[in-house]
Amino acid sequence: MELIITEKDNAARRIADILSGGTHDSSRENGVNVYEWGGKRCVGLSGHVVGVDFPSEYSDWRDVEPVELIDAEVEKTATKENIVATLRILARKAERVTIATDYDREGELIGKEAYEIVRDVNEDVPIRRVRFSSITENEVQSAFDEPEDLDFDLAAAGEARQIIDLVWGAALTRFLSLSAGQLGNDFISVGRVQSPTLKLIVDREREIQAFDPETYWELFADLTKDETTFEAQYFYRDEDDNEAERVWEEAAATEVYETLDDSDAATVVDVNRRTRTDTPPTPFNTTQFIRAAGAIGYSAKRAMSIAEDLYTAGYITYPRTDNTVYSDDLDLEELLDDFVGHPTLGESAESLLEADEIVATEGDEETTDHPPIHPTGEIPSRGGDVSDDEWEVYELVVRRFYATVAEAAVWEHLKVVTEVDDSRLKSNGKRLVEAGYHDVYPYFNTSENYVPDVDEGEELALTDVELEEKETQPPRRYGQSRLIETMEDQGLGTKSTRHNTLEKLYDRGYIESDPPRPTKLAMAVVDAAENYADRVVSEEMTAQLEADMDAIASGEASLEDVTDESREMLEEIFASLADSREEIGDHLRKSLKDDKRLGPCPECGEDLLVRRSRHGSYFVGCDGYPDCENTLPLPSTGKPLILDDECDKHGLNEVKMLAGRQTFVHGCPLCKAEDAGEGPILGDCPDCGDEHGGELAVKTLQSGSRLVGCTRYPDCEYSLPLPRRGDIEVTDEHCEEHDLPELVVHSGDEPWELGCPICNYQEFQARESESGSDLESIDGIGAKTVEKLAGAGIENLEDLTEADPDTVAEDVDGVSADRVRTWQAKA
DNA sequence: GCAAGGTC
Repeated sequence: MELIITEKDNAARRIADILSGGTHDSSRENGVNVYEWGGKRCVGLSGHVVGVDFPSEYSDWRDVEPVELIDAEVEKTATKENIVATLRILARKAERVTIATDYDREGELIGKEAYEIVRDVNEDVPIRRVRFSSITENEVQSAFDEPEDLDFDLAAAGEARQIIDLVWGAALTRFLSLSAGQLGNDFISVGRVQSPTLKLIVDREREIQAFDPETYWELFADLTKDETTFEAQYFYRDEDDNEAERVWEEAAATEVYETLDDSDAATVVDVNRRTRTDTPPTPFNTTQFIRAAGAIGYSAKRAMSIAEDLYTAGYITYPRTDNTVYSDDLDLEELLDDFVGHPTLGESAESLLEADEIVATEGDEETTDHPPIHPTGEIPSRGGDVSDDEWEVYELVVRRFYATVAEAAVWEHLKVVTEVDDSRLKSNGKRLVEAGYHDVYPYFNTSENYVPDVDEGEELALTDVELEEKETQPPRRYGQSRLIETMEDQGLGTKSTRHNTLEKLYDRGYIESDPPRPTKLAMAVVDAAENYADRVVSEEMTAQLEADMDAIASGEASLEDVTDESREMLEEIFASLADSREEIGDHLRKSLKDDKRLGPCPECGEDLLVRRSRHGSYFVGCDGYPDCENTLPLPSTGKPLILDDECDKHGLNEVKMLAGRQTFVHGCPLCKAEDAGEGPILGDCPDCGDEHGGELAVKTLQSGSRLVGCTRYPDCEYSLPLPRRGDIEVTDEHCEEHDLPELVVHSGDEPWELGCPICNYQEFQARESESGSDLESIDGIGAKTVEKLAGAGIENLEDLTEADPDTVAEDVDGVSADRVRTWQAKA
């Protein structure tokens, strides 16, 4: 029996398809798919099935000095036990083993991990390695016709990286966490990839903070020819003889303004016309895909998660790739043919097929890992197989493929320079004369700017001269996709990990919002690293590691050479850290507090801080606790973000509640608390009004939620629900049946007529019992849970499947992220 | 409870 091992199940199935001509059987053992035909079995791993870690005696952070980790042994242990077990069973019976993991460095290491598992149970079986960069009939067949050997040096290069990353990451993470006393879930992490990435964000923030705006002036005017008016901008030649538009002295700007304003005509002194070829974009690698998806509103995380789903379902190729050159095996025409006749994607494909010859663009990176991301030709049905979001991303991938085989576009640029005395104005026109690839790829801006045909010497009417005072702007924060591109440029992370690294920075409390902003903690961590362990926040560490890995792969250095040297460098860092533990810890602790500070406590003058209760909900508490017990409530939906805006009345920072699509600005918690409490009386309580004189009032609870309740609470628990947000207006109209005033909720643009609160509640109950929530169709979700999920903005199955399990777990008491994942799987 | 790299 021959055993073939691939990196993932998907690859195993497709290779089995190709080698068996589609005749293979499949079975499931230990939760692992095994494909079998004519004396062969093929099984897929799930990436790495073993990982590196320290022996268990190092696992207690308080009992081990971080520096001890540097020379600690590093062990390999199974991380996917079921897969390892299955592999052992299959390997015992194998007469030959073929390793067919991905064709890149990490694939070689994963292959070696499989090799060692096989060898452990079968000493003599021949083990060979096949390499192919796309799973096509041609490539796979020829790879299996000419098998090679595993490259142990290349695998060792990967192992060196694993060891260095673990030792540096763990030792420094523990050092910072211990020095600041952050030992629970809120440890302070450091790593070869995350820390330089964080430094990018922090450095930009420092530039923004240090930025000193400068005032300048720009001048504009309207020109008219034959009743067509177009805009012109004043420019001059600076000392380097470059064209400049910004005037830095007000007097100079005013002088030009007066010259222009006094004149009612300008003379054309130069007309420059040129055509520019706008070449189609290159095939998608992961980074460029994330960037394009970002431009249509998808976060890096969401874009990758959708791409993974589309890949697993067979609609697009593997989404984690560095390659920007299609394989020779890809038949472009055949792939276009698959879309002919499709209601929305067909027309473009048909027009592309009319070309005499179909040639694709190529990017700079031609790698062996996987093909560029492109559609497979299997087309999902919108709304059936895929959601609207998934369809939008799928269409992007299809249209990007179209663009790569489309014609270039042609622009015509027309620059007209006019003159008034010595002052010059310019007008830049552009027109798309050949739309080319833009016809099939409508994601780029193709707006035109019309400037009419004019001749040199012609006089044009000059009107509406404007002098605009402006300020230079600080550099812009990195957006997520720009960060991922910069990481790629600097060699930080890989195609598979860059977007995860950003998520990690969010989870660790280092960045907030989008575009990401660093927290005070992040600034302090980068500060500390710059002062004592500069290497770990510099992209140099990765560059050096890459060079060392190349040396190992080529046999010029050994794994021990490289890891020993790295350990020595870390020893030196720890020697310099030893004396500064206190100082670093103080700075980190202070920054952690700064991230939570709202402003002075009105009762004692200490700081009011955002805190988390034992149940996980957020509230505002005083740093003077237990001497000062002042607290303020925060809404129960979302995670609080402290804004820069301060409330005029109390000098406290305003708070925004981050909850995905439900995100809203809560404002100053003290103002909110003052407005809260018992609102207007609406009328008699239907339960106890006659007997005890209870009345109904609008109430706001500590949690921030609101209701109509009885003034005799807790003796009378009668209550009716109210929406969480919006101002509630009590009108003069009364409900005839219940004799209560009609209510109107003002939130967003449209006021919402809620009506009599009793009628409203009855209607709500009627609706609920009629439809029920489709969430209840899932085992394990009852009416109580439906109610709790609704509080987090999850009202139906669609919301649930799209929700981020970790966020839900944070927002909903008593619900873990794993439980949410189980529901999602069922949904 | 550490990292980064695979994959789901």
